[in-house]
Amino acid sequence: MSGSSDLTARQAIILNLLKTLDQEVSAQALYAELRHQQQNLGLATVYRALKHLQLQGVVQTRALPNGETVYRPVSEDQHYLTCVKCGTSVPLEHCPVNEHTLPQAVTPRFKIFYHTLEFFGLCSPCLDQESAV
Amino acid sequence: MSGSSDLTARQAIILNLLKTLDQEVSAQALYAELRHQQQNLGLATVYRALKHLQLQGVVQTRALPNGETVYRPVSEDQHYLTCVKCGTSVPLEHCPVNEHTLPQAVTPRFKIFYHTLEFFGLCSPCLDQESAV
DNA sequence: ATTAAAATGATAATCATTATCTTAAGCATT
DNA sequence: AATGCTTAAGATAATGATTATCATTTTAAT
Repeated sequence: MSGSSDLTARQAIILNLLKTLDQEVSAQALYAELRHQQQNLGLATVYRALKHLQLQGVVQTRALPNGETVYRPVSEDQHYLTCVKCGTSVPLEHCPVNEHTLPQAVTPRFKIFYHTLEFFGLCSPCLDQESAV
Repeated sequence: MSGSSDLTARQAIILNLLKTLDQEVSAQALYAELRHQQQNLGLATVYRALKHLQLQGVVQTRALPNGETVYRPVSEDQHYLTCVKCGTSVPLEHCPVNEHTLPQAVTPRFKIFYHTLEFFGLCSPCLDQESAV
């Protein structure tokens, strides 16, 4: 029940689109998808809406190794294994963080919206490449 | 042990500099610091060395909300609270992730070098700003 | 309606990171 | 210590995501 109140029409469009997609997407991809749907929002508007939705606590982000930022609705924990070589991310089945032992106690004056937990290393194909040298 | 073997002279310089600093730094900042020390490495070399050190598993990175990536030696868990409004990061005292319950079991074919755990939300000053509207 | 404030579009500017291409080391083998 | 070969390093241009700017439109309140 976080405040997704007072969204503008475009902000609502973007939030809804994010909710229908069931994967994290970049701002550029959202922009392209909207355009593809004949809803021609400006690129700047997409970025601004995403920023605003973040401040409301309804959208969360993750930075990919390639410099892109991807967005998705704040929801159940979803975390990743990311390869430092090829940049591929694969989702984890379960969040290994024990929710109960986490936030409030540690953080008196900080309102937590979400957390990211990510493991970095070498994925299977990249491991093979390494040893095959 | 993780292989920091066969580093070139410049790669070693950069790794050592990272070790002496006791905070995460951006590639640009490293470049500036080296130049300040009369060690004029090329900017591309800094980036290449950091990439190489990542592949060795001796350096880890974290992406800041402003698009910068910061680097530090792989070491004890150090995690952050990051404000989605102003981008400020403050380190956590302890890592709330239980090491033992984590990696190996979940990840048969993935060599984990390190993990990042980050909480996003509003920091104290930004919370005040919000309510002061 | 009228006006003030906020949102939007279009596009230029920013800036970290990569790619490219040339030169310089490193290193084994004669 | 010369020869060739592979990798590293330097300099700089190119890329590309994100932000800033500014003019225009929408929204909401009076």
